[in-house]
Amino acid sequence: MKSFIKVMKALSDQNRVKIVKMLQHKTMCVCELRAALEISQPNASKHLKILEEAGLVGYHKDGLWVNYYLKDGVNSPYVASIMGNLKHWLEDDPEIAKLVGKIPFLNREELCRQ
Amino acid sequence: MKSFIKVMKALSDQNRVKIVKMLQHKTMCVCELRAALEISQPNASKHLKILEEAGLVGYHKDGLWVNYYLKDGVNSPYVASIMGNLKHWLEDDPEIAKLVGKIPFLNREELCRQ
DNA sequence: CTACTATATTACCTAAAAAGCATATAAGGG
DNA sequence: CCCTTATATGCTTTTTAGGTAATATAGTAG
Repeated sequence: MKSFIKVMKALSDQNRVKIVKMLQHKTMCVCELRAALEISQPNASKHLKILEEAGLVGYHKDGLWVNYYLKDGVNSPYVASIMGNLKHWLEDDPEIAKLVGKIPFLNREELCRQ
Repeated sequence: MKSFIKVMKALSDQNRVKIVKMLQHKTMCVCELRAALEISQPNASKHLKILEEAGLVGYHKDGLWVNYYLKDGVNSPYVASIMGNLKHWLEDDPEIAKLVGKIPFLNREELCRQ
């Protein structure tokens, strides 16, 4: 039951749901995510950690950047199912749509001079 | 997004998940649920209200008793999908199995003399 | 009406989660 | 080595959630 509740908790926060919805479009680094969400860098890092511990996201390091991506949930039926559903869920949400619209204009090199 | 998060929050608590799993077997009143979970009556009422507001359960009054049942989620894709999955999820969880095993022995008339 | 009982609500306390700020770590370039 | 930069971690404050006890409500019986 613990792992199920971890997934539910991870998705009980607006910013974390937004992160998931953005990562559906593109692998993104912390500074891109924090810029899009307009939250602080430590705050973004913490949310990503919670998502990671729930098995929803993973990351690859690329020099100084840490690129986060969505996991498919091969090792968790909860993750697999919810992530599958989340591909179409919330597509019409205005806040999500606005964020997703921003993605093409996020420029990592520009954004990350904090 | 709010209704999605409400569903996730409702399922982010052990006792509420247990209530859902018990209601899969039988419509139950508050005193049966609180006895099975070994929690206080107001606590059980509160959890049921959160589940109800998320659209996961409904109730019918029967005299003094209030019988709670699971909703199928016809008005919410999130509820419909998660409730469908929860029919098989957590079936092997030891805590859930123990609770479900108790259900046949819960006697409303006996239990409710608080 | 009164008395009783199952449930709901309220107020309060504690514990957990979220956010902010400062600092540490890790990776790269000089 | 030092300096810079992207990210992570710690610590503190604020907010939110869970629990309990007392009380209120609603339904039933007499």
